[in-house]
Amino acid sequence: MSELTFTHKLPRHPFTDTRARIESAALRLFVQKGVAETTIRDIARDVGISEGALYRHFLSKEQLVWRLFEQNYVDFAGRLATLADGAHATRDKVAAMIRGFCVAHDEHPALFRFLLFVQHGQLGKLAADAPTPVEVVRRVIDQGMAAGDIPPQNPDLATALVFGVVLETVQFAAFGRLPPTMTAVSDRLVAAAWAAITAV
Amino acid sequence: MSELTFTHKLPRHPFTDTRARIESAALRLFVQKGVAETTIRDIARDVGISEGALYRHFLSKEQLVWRLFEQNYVDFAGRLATLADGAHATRDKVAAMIRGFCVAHDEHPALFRFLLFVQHGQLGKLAADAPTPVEVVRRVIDQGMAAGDIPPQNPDLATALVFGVVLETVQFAAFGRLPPTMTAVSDRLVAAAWAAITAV
Amino acid sequence: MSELTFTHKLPRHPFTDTRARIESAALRLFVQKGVAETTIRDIARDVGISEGALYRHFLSKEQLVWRLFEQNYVDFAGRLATLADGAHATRDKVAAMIRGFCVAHDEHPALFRFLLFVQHGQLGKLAADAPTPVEVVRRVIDQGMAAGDIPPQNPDLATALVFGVVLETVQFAAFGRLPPTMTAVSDRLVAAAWAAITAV
Amino acid sequence: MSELTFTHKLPRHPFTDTRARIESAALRLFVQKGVAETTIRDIARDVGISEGALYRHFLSKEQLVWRLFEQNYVDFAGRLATLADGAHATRDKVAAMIRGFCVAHDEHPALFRFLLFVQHGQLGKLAADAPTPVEVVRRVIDQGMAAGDIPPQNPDLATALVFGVVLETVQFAAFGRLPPTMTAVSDRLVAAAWAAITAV
DNA sequence: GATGAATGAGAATTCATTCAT
DNA sequence: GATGAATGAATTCTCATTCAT
Repeated sequence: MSELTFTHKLPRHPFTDTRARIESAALRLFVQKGVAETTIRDIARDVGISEGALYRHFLSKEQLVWRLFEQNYVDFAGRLATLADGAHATRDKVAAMIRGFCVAHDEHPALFRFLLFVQHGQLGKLAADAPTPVEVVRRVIDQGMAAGDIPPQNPDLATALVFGVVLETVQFAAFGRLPPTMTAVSDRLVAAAWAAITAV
Repeated sequence: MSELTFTHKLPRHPFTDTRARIESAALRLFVQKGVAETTIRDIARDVGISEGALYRHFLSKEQLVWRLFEQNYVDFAGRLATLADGAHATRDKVAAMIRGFCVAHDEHPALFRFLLFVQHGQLGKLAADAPTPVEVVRRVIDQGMAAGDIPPQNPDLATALVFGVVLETVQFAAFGRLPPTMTAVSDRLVAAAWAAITAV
Repeated sequence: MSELTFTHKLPRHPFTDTRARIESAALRLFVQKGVAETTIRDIARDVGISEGALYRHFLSKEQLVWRLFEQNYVDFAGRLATLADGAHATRDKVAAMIRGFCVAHDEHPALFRFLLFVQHGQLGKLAADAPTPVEVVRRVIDQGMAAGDIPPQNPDLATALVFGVVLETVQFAAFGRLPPTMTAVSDRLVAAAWAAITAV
Repeated sequence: MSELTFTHKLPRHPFTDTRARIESAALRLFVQKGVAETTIRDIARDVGISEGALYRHFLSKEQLVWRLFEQNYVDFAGRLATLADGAHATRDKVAAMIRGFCVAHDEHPALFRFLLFVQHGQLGKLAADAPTPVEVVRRVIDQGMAAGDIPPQNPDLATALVFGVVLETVQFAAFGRLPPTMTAVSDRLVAAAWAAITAV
C-alpha cells in the first residue's frame, strides 16, 4: 500500500513492487469507471501482468477493494485526529481538519475520491468502533458545543455541514467546475464551514 | 412515469401500469444496490413479470437508466427554476430552492438520491444546454452577486457550498445519522447555506 | 398465395387479403436478409399488423416458410414441364425451359431466388416423388440422350450444367454484376447451356 | 488456421491447436446447418471446450465467421491467379483455374462450400480492391477477348457461365446427385465452360 | 512469482409463440 | 380477425476465478 497511503511509508522495492502497482492501477480505474465496471482484466492490463498473476497478490476482487478502503480510511481518520488534537480552540481544530482534507485530496485525489465517494458504501463493513473521519469531526463538534464555541444544535447535522462544504467542492472540482487543487481554497472552506455550523 | 416524476404526467396506457411499476422498482433497486449491481432479473422479479417482458417497455437496461435520469432531472431543474423565480430577494430565492430540494427529497427519496448521487455521472450525456439544478442555483448566485446581496467570489464555489449543505445532509440521513425527513431541517439548511456563501 | 405464384390466380379481396400481404412481405425479407435473420416482428411490421395477428394466418414461422416453398416449387416444376412438352426437338425443349426460368425470374425475382437459393435446403422435405425443376430438366436430358440429340454422358452432370448456366447468371445479376432482367439474355443462356451439354 | 487454409500457415502457438480446432468445427457446422443456425454452444461442444473458452480465441461469433471467410477467400483468389498466370493460351488459363477450383474443393469441401455459398454474402464487406476469385476469372476472360481467343461478349456474363458450370456441379455433388470428387470431372467441366463462353 | 488457457455461473438480450381482451 | 402484453427458452457474451505448466 505504500505508494497510496497518506502517511508516506517507503516502498521496499520501488521497481518490483507489483502489489503497489496493482493497487495504484485499481484505485485509478475504480475512481474513473466505478468498481463494478472495472474488471480484473482491466487492472491486469494496466499493470502489465496477466490476470492470473493478480491472484498472487489478492485473494479476490472484493478483498482488493476492501483492503484499499479499510487501510486507508482508518489511516486517514487517524491523521485527521492528530490534526485536530494539535489545535486548541474549536475553530482551529475545525480549520486544521478541513485543511487536512484539502491536503489529503491534493496529495492523492483518486484515493481521496475512492474513500469518500466510491466506497462510502463499505462503511457498514467497518468495525463499529473503528475510527472514521466522520467520528473525528463529530467529536470536535461535540467538544466545541460543550465548550460553548458552537451554538447548541444537532451535532450530526453540524458534522454533515462540514463534510458537505468540503466534499461537494471536491465533486465540483472533479467535474471540472472548479480548479483541481483544494488547498488553494482551504481558507474559504474553513470560513464557509464555520459560518454554516455557527449560523443556527 | 407518473408515480415517479415530480410533475405527475399521465401514464400512456390507461389499463396497465407495468411501465410505471418497472420504473419504480428499478429506481428503488438502483439506489439500494447500485445500477451495475442491479440485474434485469432483479427488476423483473420485483415487478412480478418475466425478464423478456421488460424489453417490451424498454429497449435496454441502459435506456431504462437514461430515461429515469434524464426526464426527471430536467423536470426537477424546471421546478427549481420556478421556485427561484417566485421569490425576489436573493436570500429568498436561495431559501426557496433549498426548500425545493427538501420537498423533492421527502416526496421521493429514492428518486432524489438516484438523480443527485447514483447517476450524477450521466450528467455528461445531457445536452450541453439542458437546464440542470446546478445551473439554476448558479444563476441565482450570479444574480445575487450582481445585485450586491452576495459578496463577490467564485460563483461555482458558492454553488458547490449550497449543494454541499443540502446533499451531505441527505447522505447522513440515508446512512441513518440524521432523521429521514429533510423538510424538518430545511430552515436550518437555509441558514447554513446562506451563512456559508456570505462568509467570505 | 395468389399474388406470388407464377400461375396468376386472382386474389379474392385485393385490398384485404392479409395472407397474401404476409407472404409477399415474408418472401421479400427472406430473400433480403435470410430466413433465420427475418423475425416475425419484421414481417408483421412490414405488413402493418401485430405479431399475434400473423398467427391467425400461419401456424408457425416454419410452416410459413414451408408453404412458401412447397406450393411455388411444385407449381414452377409443372410450368417447366408444360413448356418442355410444348416443344419437340430436344434443343427446343431445353430452350423453352431456360426461357421459362428467365421469365419466372423476371416476373418475381424474390420468389425465384427464394425457391432456387434460399430454400434449396428444403428440398429434402419434399415427397420423394414430387415433381421438381431438377427432375423436369433431367428428364429432357435423358430423352435427348436416348434420341441421340445429346452425346452420351452422366445425365446428372448435364443437368447441373444447365442449372449452373441459369442460376449463376441470376446470382451475378442479384449482386449487381449483370443487369436485372434475365429475359434479355435468355438466348445467350440457351446457346451456352446447349454448348456446355453437347461439348463432351 | 493451418488445417483450414489452402496455404498451410503455421499455428501461432505450438502447444495448442484449440484455435484450429474451433475453426475446423465452426466451418463444418456452418456448412452443415448454416451460420445463423449454428450456436456458439454447438461449436464449443464439438470442440470439447466451454463456451466461454471460445472467446479467448475469437472476439465474437461475427469475427469468427469473418476471419474464416476473409483469410481463406483472399488466399484462394491468390492461388487461382497463380494458376492462371502459369498458363499462356487463354483456354489453358481457363482450364487451370477450373482445375484449381476442383482441387480446392476436393482438398476441403466444407471450406470450399463455406467460401462460395454459405458466406457469399460477406462479399460486400471485403475491401473494394481485395482480390477475389471472380475478379481473377474475369481478368482472364477480358484478356482472352482482347486476344481474340474468346468472342466479344459481356465479360461478366462469361464469368458467370464459368462459375455456374463449376459451382452448380459442386451443389449437385453436395446433394448426392453427383459423386463427391470434383477432380474426377474437371476435364468435362473445362470442356463445358469453354464451350459455353465461346458459343456466342 | 508469472502465464495463458479454461471454466462456469450468470448477464443482457432476442424471439417464436400464447392468450386475455 | 386483431391487439399488445407476456412468457420462457435460447443465444451471445462477460468475468471472477482456477490451474497446469
